[in-house]
Amino acid sequence: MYREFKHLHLPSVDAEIRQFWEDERIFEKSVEQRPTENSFVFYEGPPSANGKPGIHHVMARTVKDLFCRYNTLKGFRVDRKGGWDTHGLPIELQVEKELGITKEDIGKKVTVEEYNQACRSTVMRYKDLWDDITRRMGYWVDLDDPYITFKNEYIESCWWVLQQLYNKKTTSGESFLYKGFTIQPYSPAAGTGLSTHELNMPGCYKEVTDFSTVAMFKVRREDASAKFFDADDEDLRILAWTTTPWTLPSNVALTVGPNIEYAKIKTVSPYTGAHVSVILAKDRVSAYFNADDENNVLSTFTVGDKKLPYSVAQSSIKGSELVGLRYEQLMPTPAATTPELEAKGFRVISGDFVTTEDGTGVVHTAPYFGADDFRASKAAGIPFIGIPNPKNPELPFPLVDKQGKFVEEVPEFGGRYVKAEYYSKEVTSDKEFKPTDLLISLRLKEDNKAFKIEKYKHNYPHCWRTDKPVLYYPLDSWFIRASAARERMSELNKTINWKPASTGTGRFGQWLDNLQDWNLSRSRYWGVPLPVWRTEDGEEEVCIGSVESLRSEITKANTALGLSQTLADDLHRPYIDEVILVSASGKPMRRELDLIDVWFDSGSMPYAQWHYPFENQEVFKNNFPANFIAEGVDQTRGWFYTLHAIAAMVFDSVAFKNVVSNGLVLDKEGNKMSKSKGNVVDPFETIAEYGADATRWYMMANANPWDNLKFDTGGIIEVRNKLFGTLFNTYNFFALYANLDGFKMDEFKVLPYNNRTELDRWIISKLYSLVADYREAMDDYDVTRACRAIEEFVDEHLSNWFVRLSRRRFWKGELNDDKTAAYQTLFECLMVTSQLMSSVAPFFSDWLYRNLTAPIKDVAKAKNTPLRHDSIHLSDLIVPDASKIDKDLEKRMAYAQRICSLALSIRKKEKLRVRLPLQKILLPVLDAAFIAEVEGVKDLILSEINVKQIEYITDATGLLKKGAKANFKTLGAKLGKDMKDAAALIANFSNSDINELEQSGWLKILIHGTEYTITPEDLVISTEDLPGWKVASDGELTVALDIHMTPELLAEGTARDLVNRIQNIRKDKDFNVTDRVTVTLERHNAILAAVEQFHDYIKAEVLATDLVLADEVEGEKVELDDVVKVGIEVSVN
RNA sequence: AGGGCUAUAGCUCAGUUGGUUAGAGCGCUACACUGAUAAUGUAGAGGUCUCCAGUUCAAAUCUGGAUAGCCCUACCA
Repeated sequence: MYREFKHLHLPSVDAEIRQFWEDERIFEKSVEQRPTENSFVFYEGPPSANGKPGIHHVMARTVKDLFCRYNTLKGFRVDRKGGWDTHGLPIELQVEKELGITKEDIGKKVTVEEYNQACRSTVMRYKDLWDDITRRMGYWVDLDDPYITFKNEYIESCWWVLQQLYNKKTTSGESFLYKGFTIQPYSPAAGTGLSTHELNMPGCYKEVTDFSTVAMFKVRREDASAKFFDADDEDLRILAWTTTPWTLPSNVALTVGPNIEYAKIKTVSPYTGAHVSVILAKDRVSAYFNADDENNVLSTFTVGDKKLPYSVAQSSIKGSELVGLRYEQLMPTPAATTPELEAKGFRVISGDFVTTEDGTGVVHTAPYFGADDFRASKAAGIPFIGIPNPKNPELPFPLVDKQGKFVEEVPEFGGRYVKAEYYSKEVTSDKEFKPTDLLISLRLKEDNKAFKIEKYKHNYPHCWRTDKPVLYYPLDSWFIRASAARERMSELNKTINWKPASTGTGRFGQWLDNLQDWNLSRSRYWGVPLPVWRTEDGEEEVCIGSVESLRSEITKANTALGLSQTLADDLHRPYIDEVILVSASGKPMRRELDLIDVWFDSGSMPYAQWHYPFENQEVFKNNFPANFIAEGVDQTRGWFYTLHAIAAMVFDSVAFKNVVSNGLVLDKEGNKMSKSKGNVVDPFETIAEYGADATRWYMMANANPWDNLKFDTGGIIEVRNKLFGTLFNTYNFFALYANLDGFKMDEFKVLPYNNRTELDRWIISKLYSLVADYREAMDDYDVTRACRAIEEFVDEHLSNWFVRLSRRRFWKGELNDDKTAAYQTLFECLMVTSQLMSSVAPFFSDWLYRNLTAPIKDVAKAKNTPLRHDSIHLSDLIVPDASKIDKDLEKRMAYAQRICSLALSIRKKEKLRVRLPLQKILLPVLDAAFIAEVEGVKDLILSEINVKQIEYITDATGLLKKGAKANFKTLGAKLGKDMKDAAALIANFSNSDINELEQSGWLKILIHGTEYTITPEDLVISTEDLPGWKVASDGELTVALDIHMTPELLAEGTARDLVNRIQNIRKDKDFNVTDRVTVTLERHNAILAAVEQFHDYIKAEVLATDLVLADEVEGEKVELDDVVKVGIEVSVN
């Protein structure tokens, strides 16, 4: 017996199947049964278990899961090792919050040991919740043996990868892992550098008002600059704008755009009235001068005047001409001045980042305090400015210290905080208080070095913890020389199949094209320690690539330095920091205190998850690179990048061949989900309410996964009702009648398709067309297309055409061949559908499969047939079978559907109910094949629309009125401008015009004096009307309905009405479908003819043994139509 | 600020290489149909395809620009 159900409750289906999977180890079996050498490699991007899973995780993991399942069905072995991301700032921040400490307290209030212990116990806090959601959503991933990034083995593999990079050299002999410094966001108030992540925390970028200053840099008169001077004593200045006047003492260069045009303007200094000539970008002149004042006499100016008289002295100086000009240092700090700086610095250099959107088109350049400045001056070979560093003359100490104060050596401003915000409130609330930026500006003004001082509003980053502005400051860092592999990475990227493609070419591709070195250092505590040990002078260093070599280095050091160190069980800080190694020359070496970027952890997972190369070399070989990965699009610069970068640099390979980046899950209105807005969707609740499958299906089918999803439970309900509800009903229908007939699928007695009806062969053809479409879409990682194809098949074709039209076959008569064919056809459709949908809807599909196969499972197992598998997820994906696809048949059926639809619309218009039979429909013949095609599906049409016969109308009858429309595609090319008029002409063609064209094969038309020859292909001809008939048309097909009524037809209609009413009564009274009944009808004039002529028909339809007429009937009166009410009584025998 | 993505009916989305009257589902209205249905059928209402300009005989579709939303990257002085 097939199981029958009252209602569909998807969460119960989930529970039943989940239990079955766990009891029978279905996931494990699905992997193990496939051969290791035929692997489809999937990498799990590790989630962090220190936060609760959200609905967006269901989205991302559905994408991962379904392609893994799909490829399992295709016969691949898809090992799915789970993983946990356990390091990183979010974890540290959470711990700090819970311990009530800040980073500064680490090592003071709590030891590093305690701190890291706290991190370790926090990272897996929500593991149980994660495991639970994983099971509930049906995400198959190996959670028993996941990789965990804090484990020693994992760290060791990371070290190995780092050592590979350390040992790898560029063509110019530079290591891929190096120590340098960069200009990084730094919070003097917190005393710490800030990560990009911290800078991107909400609210970090704030609109602030700073003093902006246009400073005047005095050009030296030399041979090179002579051409810009009109006179020897001319005071020539370059104008440069800054929003950070505190960086002016650190100025070493001015950057101009090589292709920007500059102008030299003769004017006066607004604050002193002194005559000066200034150079600035031509496009910016109007920002500082008013055209009305041009050529006014300079001597008319008095200080305080708003209007600046000026005249243009030179108007098209290319930026490149200015390069090399030397100028006098603006604000000298004698202690920082060196001969080298004097020789090489204080020059105009060139930079392509310069724009003329604001400022003067000249960028004041202070390399220690700006990333662009740093790059530009480095490229120009300009030394840094600062207090001499005896250890490293090339890297003097900045003029601003780590507290954010000018060093004492800076004249006038030494000891002052550079930003007002760094002072305490008491200081700043003093009325006399002036921010340093303002004081500097005033100083410049007084010294005739300022051109304009004003307030300026802009976005500036702030430290999330102290809320004070961030400085850009030179900090030591370890880098991976990613820029050296830029081209190779870009090349490899082109071989990756990105979904959507634009992420690969755009977002990711452009990122690669502008790749900078990867700053690896993090001044944190809980993470993978950088395995580099250095001597104090930095002269010697070693990069450790394995625990074993670390051990032997320790032994070496113990001997050389007389120590007795052992390696702790934990490779984290603080233990690792205590390890002292010995250099080749016998000096002690200490570990560089940095941790590495957590993204390096996760980017190393292809190797580290297997503890490669220390173990599992074979396994790794079979599992690299990945065939498929998937994560949110926000990972583009994160995991996608680090995977790619490491694989490219260390293995000269891609890390993944196909990648799906899914979009965000937003709330119903399109807002980002956030706790503060209270619009977060709880995945547990959603799945408990609607089931995992409906949720998963909705997320995949509603929109492409890479688009953002506006999450609306209404959409899940729609999926549940339309897809799962329909499929459930179809199954239930099958089970109900199969049980009544005692039908069981028999794989050894499958009726040949040739012997089945047109309708059977049609749905089989549709089914195998679906198989082909589905596989094509899935192979292209286009799950949305695949889902929509299934939806259409189930709803449109299977349920609302095949089953609807086949109902009689199932409940009429004995189990004969036709009935068996109907069962087998429906069975096959359900079976294949179950398999196709199993990737996205793993629970329901398995439930359906198991219900369908339960009655024959023992036989199937004994005889080893395709249905022997306990689970759909253990089966082999159905292969496309072109022999089962009959496109002509599909076309015929499409005709039938359209003809029925048109006929029904006429009935509707004429208020002729479908139970009332009509004599005939008339069909104008479209082409030679048309009659044969329609004849093939004639019976279906006649029964569906309850009409006795079809009559074909050809031209010869003269009844047709034809219409013609221009075929714009073919005619447009020929006619060009005359197209519009031609279309109008053709629309007015008469029957005879059209007939002439059809018969002779061509016709001449004249438009604006030009004659064109048109052929039948240039027209779309349709039959528009059959004058005198009730007609409906969809543009191509036309249907006319004969609505003449005869007594016979009326009686038959009434008989069918009676059958319907009696069936309703049966249903109301909850009779079994097989119950035999006695029917008593009230003797009423309206039904006499029907009962007389269709006595047997009625009896057969309603399973009545007796049908009698009586004057009085006990049952209630039933409405037959608006007027007639008849008493009907139905009783079980 | 830069880069990327998106913009089509009240809602969620289709719309192939430019080509006839821009489609579907949901929702709404009315009427049917039902011996599987949480269904279904028919009809109706609902669109300046975000805006502007250009290319073209012809633009939702191609080009340029603008606007809005989102993501990423950001001290562009």
